[in-house]
Amino acid sequence: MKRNSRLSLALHTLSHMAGEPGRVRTSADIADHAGTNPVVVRRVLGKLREAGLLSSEKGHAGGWRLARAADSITLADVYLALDERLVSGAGSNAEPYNCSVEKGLQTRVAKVLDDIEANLVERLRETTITDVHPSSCSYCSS
Amino acid sequence: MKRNSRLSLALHTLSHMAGEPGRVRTSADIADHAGTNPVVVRRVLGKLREAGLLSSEKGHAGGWRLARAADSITLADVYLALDERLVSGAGSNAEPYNCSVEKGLQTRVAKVLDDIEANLVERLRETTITDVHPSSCSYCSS
DNA sequence: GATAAATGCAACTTGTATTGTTACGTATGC
DNA sequence: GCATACGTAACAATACAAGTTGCATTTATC
Repeated sequence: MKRNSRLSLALHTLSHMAGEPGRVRTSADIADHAGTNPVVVRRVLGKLREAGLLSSEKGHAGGWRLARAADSITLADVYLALDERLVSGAGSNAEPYNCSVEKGLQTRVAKVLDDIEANLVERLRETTITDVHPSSCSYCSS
Repeated sequence: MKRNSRLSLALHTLSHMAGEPGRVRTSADIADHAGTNPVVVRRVLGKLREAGLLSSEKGHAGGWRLARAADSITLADVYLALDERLVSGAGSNAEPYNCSVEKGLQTRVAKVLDDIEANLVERLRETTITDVHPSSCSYCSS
């Protein structure tokens, strides 16, 4: 698996859960399906749980399930839950060059990037998990 | 230096050049000022040259200079020149899960991300190097 | 022409962040 | 009590960007 697959894993799992909201899934099941490791799944889904998108239960019949209706969960919720910061911070790599150009540049560029980031979240907010879940889902109809 | 500092380095250098458009700078000078390596500078600026933003000259009195007016170079030009793809491809980590959910999900999410990416570029296009160059630049007035 | 200074480029090393793995503690239901 | 599942910490493996070195090539100057 390559880099930054957290968003991918999260959306995929949520999409599956949207199909069968009641069903409880173990991190082992999810990991097996996604071709990764249960611990990795728990790490990622743990973030979603902190954000109130999922709930988890320990013990014998434990596992993961949606904590909210799929159509109330937007891509922005997932994005923010994972602490993804695609745009902002892209050019903010500390190490101020200590030159006169730097201050104005940093400020102005940061402003533009923050603005874009906000717009990105706005747009992500327009799409829900239900929206990205295929209507003709054989997994659900089965 | 941390990750993805290419955009930062590119903008910083362009901003400096905007102050003295005629001056030729060597990769050594630029690297020294930016606290990095000449080869790294040539790598990044090479991308900008491919995009027609900078020109470079080999040989004894060679170096780098702006190939276009600073106020005609937008942040989008720089972003695209560097092959940055902040949004699109964020969740596109190959390895199709080979399940029914995947196809629709991939398609729909990709569509949303591509849309956002396009908007990002649109916004970057509204700001030029001149815009981010501080008006009170001691480097220029000296 | 010889020399010095610059880019162009390839190969390698280093550093860092993400992912993958192992191990173990804790909680829960049977 | 035991099996099963999450929670978490510690560590290893991996991927990728940045940094480094070396050398060929180009160009101005002597």
